[in-house]
Amino acid sequence: MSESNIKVTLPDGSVKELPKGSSGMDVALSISEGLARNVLAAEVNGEVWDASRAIDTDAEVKLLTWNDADGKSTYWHSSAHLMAEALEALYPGIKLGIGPAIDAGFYYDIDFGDHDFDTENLDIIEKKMLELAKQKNVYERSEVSKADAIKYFTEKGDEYKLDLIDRLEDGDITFYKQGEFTDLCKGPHIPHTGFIKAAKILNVAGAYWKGDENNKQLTRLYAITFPKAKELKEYLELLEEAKKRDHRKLGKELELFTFSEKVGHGLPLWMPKGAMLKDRLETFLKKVQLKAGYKPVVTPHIGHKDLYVTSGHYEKYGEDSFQPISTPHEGEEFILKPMNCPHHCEIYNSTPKSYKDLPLRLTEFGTVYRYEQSGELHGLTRVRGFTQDDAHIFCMPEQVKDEFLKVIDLVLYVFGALGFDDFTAQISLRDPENTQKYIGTDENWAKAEKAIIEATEEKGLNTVTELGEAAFYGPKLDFMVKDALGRSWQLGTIQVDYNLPERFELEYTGSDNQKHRPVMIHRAPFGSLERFVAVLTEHCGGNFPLWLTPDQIAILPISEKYADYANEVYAKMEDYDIRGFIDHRDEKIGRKIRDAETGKIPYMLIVGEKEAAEGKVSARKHGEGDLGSFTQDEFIKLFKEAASVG
RNA sequence: GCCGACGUAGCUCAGGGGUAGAGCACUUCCUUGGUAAGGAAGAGGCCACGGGUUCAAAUCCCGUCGUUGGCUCCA
Repeated sequence: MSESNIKVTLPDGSVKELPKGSSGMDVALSISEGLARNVLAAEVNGEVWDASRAIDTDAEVKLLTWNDADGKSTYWHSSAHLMAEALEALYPGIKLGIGPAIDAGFYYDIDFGDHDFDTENLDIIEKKMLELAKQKNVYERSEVSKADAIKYFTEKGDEYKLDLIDRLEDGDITFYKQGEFTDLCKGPHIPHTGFIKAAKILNVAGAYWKGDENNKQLTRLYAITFPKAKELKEYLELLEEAKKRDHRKLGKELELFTFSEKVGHGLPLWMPKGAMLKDRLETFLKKVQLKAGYKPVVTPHIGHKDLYVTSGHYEKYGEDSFQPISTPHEGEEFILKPMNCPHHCEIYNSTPKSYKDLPLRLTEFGTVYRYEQSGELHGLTRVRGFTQDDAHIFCMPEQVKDEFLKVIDLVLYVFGALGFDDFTAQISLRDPENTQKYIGTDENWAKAEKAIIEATEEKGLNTVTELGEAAFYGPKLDFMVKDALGRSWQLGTIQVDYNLPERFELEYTGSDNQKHRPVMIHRAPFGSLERFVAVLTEHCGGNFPLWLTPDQIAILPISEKYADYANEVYAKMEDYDIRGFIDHRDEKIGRKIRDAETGKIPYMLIVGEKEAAEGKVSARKHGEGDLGSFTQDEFIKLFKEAASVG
C-alpha cells in the first residue's frame, strides 16, 4: 500500500483505497456518479463532516444523503444559512442569533432592529432563498482565530455572535461562507446551495436570546426546505392532515370534550361521547390489570398537607401547586392531590406486610391536579386536572426485573390493542459522573438499572438509553409512540422509586424475619387518559377502534313509518352491548347517512319497508359504503368479529 | 410565568367610529323520502369582560380573562 493512500471502510464493510486527502465526495465518486450527486455530507469516524473536507487518515466513512437523519439535519442547517443570507439581503443590518436544524426543518433567531418585519410577506423571503439557491454557492469552511472572529462580528455589529464567540476556545472557531453571507458555525454543511429546491417559512414566533426571558426577544423564523418541490408539497399536505386531525378540532366536532372559562382553564369537561370513550378505555385497562394481578383502590382527591410534606413533594412543588385549602374551624390544610402515590403508600402501610404479600400492585384511575403554567396548557395534552391510569407496585428489590417484564407485556398489549405499533422505549439511567444527587443505594440502583436493561432486551424492545435522565428517586423506562402521521408522543412510563418507601418508612418482613424496605414502581401505560385520548384521536383521525368508539352504530329509518322497527332493532343491538342511537329526525335518508358519515359512526343500519318486512337491516360502513342486507343476527355476528380486541 | 397574535350567534367566519351579517346547527310548518345536504318560515348576539378617548365605541387606547404560536417549566 502506498504511503500516500488511506483506507476507507464503508458501512457495508468494504474497503476502498484512496489518495490521502480525499474527501467524502471523492469516496462517493469512486462508487458512482449518482451517489456523488446526492451526497450531502460524510460521517467520518462517527463525526459528520463536510463532504469536501479532506480525510487524512484511514477512516470509517458513511456517505450521508437525504435519506439519513444526519444528512437531513446537515441539509436543514445549511438551509438556515441560506435563509439568513436571504434575510440579510432583504433586511440589511439585521443581527443573527442561532440557526439550528430541528426535527423537521430549521429556524433562525433574528433581531430585525429597526426593520418593520411583516409576516404577510414571507413568500418574498422564500423566493429570495430559492433565487440564491440557484446560484449553487459553495459552503466554504475556514478556520479563524478568535481575534479575527471577534473583529469580524464587531465590525458587523452583531452582539449575539460575539456572545457566542466569547464562549468558544481560540483555535476551535470556524466560519462558513456561501455567496455573500458569512456565519460563525462549526458546520458541517452540504456542498452547495443548489441542493435546496423548495423552501417554506412555516411559523414566526418570539424567542428570547439563549432562552432567558431577561434577554432581548428575537424573532424566530421556523422554516423547512426540500431537495424536490414535490416533497415540500407532500410535507405541507401532511401538515394540513395534522390540522384536520387536531384533537381540539375533532374533540369539538365529535363532541368529546369542552372547556369553560367559568370552570377554569386547563380543566377539561368530558361530554357524554368523550366520557364514553374514556370509560371504555378505563374499563378495558381495568380488566387487563385485574388479570395481571393488580388490586384496584380508591383514594380521595385531596390529602392532608403533611402527606406531601412526608412525600417531599410539598417542599419541591408546594410553591408551584394549587395552594392548600383549609378547614373552616380547625384551619387544617389539605392539598389537591398532584399524584396518587402518597395515598397508596398509606394503604400499604395500613397493615403489616410480609414478603409473601409482595409484589403488591395497587391501581387507581386517580384524578390529579397540577398547577401547570398558563402558557403551557394545550387542549387535552396539557391540563391542570387529569386522570392517571396509575398503579404502584411494591416489591422486593430482586423482583424489579420480573415486574418490569410484566408491565412491559401490559404496555405492549395495550398499545397493540389501540393500533400503536411503532414505538421506542427510552431507558433513563442515572448520571454515572454524579451519583450523589440520587437517592437510594448504589447496590439497588445497579440492580434496578440492570433489571430494566435486561427486561427490555428480553422483550426485544427498540430502545434508546439516556444517561443522567433518571429521576432523582430512580431509573425509568418511557414509551414514545409514533402516530399515523409519524409524530412522536411520550405516553407510558415505568419508574423505579427508592425515595417514597424511605420517606413513608414502608416495610415488609422478609423470610429472615427481619424488616426490609420494599421498592416501589410507578407505572402508567397511558400516562394520562386526557393526553392519551388526544393522541389516539389524532392517531386515528377521530375514527376510533370499533370497540372503543362512543357510538358504534346509527340506526337510520327511511321514514317515521319505520320508527317501531327501528326501535326493535335498537333494543336487540342493546341486548348485544352494541352502542348507538336512532336518527328519528324528519330528514331524508341521504341526509341521515351524510350526518352519520361526518359523525364518523362506524356502522349505519338503514331500515325501511323491505327490512321491516323481512326482519333485516341494510348495513353501511363508514367510509366504505353499502354492505348489503343482513338479518339482525348476521349483522351482530359481523359486528362482533369487527369489534373484537377490547 | 414571559413575548406576539387572536376573541363577533351553538359552530365556521365576514364586517368595522353612526348602536350587527352569512352559511351550517336550532325551532315550527310542509314533505314520508332508499345509500353523503328536500323546501319554507322563525328564533338566536352586552360583538369576551372592565375602564378610557369621543357627540357617538363591537370598531380606537389601556387593563383583565380566555384561546393560540413560541420561550421557560413538567412530580
